Amino acid sequence: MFDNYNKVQQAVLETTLGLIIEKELQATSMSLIARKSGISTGSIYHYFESKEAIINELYRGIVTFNGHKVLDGIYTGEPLRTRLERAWRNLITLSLEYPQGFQFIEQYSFSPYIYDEVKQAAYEGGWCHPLEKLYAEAVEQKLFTAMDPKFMVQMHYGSIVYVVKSALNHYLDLKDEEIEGLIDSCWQSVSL
Amino acid sequence: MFDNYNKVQQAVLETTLGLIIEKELQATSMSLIARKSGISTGSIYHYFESKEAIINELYRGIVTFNGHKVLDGIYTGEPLRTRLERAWRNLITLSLEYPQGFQFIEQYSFSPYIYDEVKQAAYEGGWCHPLEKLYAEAVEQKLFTAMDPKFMVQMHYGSIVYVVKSALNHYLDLKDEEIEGLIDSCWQSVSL
DNA sequence: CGCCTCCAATCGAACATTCATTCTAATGTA
DNA sequence: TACATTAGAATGAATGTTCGATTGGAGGCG
Repeated sequence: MFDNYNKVQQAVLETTLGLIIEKELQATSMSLIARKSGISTGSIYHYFESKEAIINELYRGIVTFNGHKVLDGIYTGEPLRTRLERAWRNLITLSLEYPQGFQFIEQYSFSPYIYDEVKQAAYEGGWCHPLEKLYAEAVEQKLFTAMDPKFMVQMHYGSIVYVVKSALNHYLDLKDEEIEGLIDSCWQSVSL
Repeated sequence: MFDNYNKVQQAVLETTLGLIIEKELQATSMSLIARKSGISTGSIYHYFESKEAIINELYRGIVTFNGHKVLDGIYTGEPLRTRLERAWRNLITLSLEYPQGFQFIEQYSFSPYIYDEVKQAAYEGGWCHPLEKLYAEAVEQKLFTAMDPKFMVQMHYGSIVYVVKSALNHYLDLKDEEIEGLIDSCWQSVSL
């Protein structure tokens, strides 16, 4: 998941992610990160400026990773509907496959702990903006109602997030059949 | 918002809520809560067992409050559609009117800091379960597709949450027109 | 009323612990 | 030799919580 980083950084980022999901940011101390990752605090501080820097780097790394996964295969010559549904499916698959990254972004995308500049960069480099463009195309092609694409993306993203969350908490079952139903609902909700 | 509590408890809960939204749980220390609420740490510990207890009580209080607000006026003799749309509208209005409570539940409903028993009680005493029953009725009346009501509630809740979040972050405008569009989309997404 | 008693409520200094971070010494490596 | 990397003890600030002293006011009694 953190391919652009060296071994030490990878170990630290992965360990931190696991600890934060398991025990909260509050209970995730540097000494715990050090112990669990097998890297001494001295080394950690050699590669990261501070604890805040680790968390923000974690955020940046996950967003980049997710962006690539979601946008994979949506710039083909296929019909818009195929490509849009692929993006949604990518998002669902990704969230189920990397639940920790998904949960982390969920919990901290609105947290003051993440610098605004990092959030900004995440938005610009993530999948949100490209997807909005696809939605705008769909509106132009009279596939969708004349709604703000940003609005529609947030609506559909929210639907997916909550269904996936419920599935991760074992509150809902999310098998192929349900995934199809979810994607159909998204399409139907704004289709003309 | 915390009517069932005494003055001291109210001051502590309200101050804590404000601090957590503003600065994160991490940065919200007991001494800060004491200073900002004007209650000494001694008194706080006279009314609350621990910091964890405060946060969990906060959670419980907000969920109860929200439950009443959302379910207000949905047990009338009116058609199902009217009542369902009212519930959604209630939720949107509530979230915009009490953004701190909304954000708090959003951020911490999946956090390990909240005891499972409290989450459980929140679910049973909140608006989720009653709403699922309305959805089941709508399925029976052939208004909605034959989908798991739990599934649909989560889908629609997610849509609303993300649109409201975006509005609170000034990423989207959410005026009457948009609220109508959002509710229509929810309806359309699962209607037969 | 005036005085006293009593206990809940309030306070904030004190406490042990834990935290993020620094520092110096040791180690690997080229 | 020289320099980047690693280690983990040391540091001081900050944390959640406790505790003994103080206050306030309700109620009993002369």
